[in-house]
Amino acid sequence: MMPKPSAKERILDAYQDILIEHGVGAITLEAVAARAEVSKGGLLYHFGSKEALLQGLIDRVGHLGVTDLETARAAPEGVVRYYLRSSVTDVTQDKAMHRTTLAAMRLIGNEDAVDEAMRAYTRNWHALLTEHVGDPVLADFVGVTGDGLYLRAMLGEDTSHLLDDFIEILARLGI
Amino acid sequence: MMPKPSAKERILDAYQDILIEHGVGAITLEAVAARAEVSKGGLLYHFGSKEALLQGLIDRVGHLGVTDLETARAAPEGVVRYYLRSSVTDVTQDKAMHRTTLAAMRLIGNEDAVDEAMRAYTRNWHALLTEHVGDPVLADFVGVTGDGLYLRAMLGEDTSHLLDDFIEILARLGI
DNA sequence: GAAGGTAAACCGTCCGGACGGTACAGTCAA
DNA sequence: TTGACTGTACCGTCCGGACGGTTTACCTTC
Repeated sequence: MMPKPSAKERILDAYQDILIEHGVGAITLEAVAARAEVSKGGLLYHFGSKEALLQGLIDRVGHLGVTDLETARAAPEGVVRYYLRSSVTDVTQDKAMHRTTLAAMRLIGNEDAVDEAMRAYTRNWHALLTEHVGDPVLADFVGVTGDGLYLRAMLGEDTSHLLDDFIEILARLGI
Repeated sequence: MMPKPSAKERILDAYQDILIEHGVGAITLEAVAARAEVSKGGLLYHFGSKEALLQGLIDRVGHLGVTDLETARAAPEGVVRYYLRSSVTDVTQDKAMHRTTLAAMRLIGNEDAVDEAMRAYTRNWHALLTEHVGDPVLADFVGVTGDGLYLRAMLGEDTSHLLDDFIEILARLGI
């Protein structure tokens, strides 16, 4: 049994869930509070404003992003495969970073801070991918492929069936 | 000199512009009307509700999408190159379809109708790409690459410098 | 170990402002 | 005269945020 996460985590989870399932338009303090099973007052105790809630998500992107890169670096399957695998959505996809990224993407264009956080995320991946494929242009290519898979995920598609084929195609390029 | 477009077109343009520059949160009837240099009453004369405005954008995605595919089919540079070129954003990018797509992407996850319109768009491209590269999996690969470029564009990046390199990489795959 | 204190965690209500939409009277070019 | 608007005034609803409680957990001090 997973212990019930702290209220603060639950609130952030709820924020993400609503973003992914219903989009920015559905984000209200009350909706988030209800989903997190906390009162509106309780929510505002942890996050003093809607803006603070957003900042909470950005921070989470930052923290999870760092640990995700560390995991990737040590992944036995290899950095590229790890990258693509974490970019696809399948029916049972509930990896923390994947959901957080998906949620953050729903906010692209609404808040400059989110855009910047996502750009930082892609920059970090680009650096790591460059290390592992040798060439910065190829690294961009792989990076963009992963981004494309994320965009498909945003559209609600299950992209897991493409994973192995894509890896095989990249192998043909010597990656 | 470009003649001033009709009010209805200007309203839709304004809707797109605000979406691209400031995101969904900035979309209000008054903001769109002001940008289109039309009164709020005038806006509601053409689009009876905010929902109708959204539908107007979806219709535009549909119409432009059809003509875009036709143009692609006849493009001397080839379908794949045309596809990738229309996926990148450069400083002077003002192609109608590109801006419309970028605007629509800002609405992904908020309205099912938008998601469906975008999925239809990617499906149509997939069919055309399959015709031209021979293999549906490779077509998916090219399609996803273009989507990735669009995601970068959403983040405000200029992706035009990647175009030639990406085309060269795809050429190595026999595309 | 009971009583008292305190601070963090949380609840429920209320208010003001913003926004979508309505209504309508007037303007003006074709 | 009709269609394409402008401008203003207005209504109802929703939402962010403030605020004043209340409960719980954990000390102290007698």
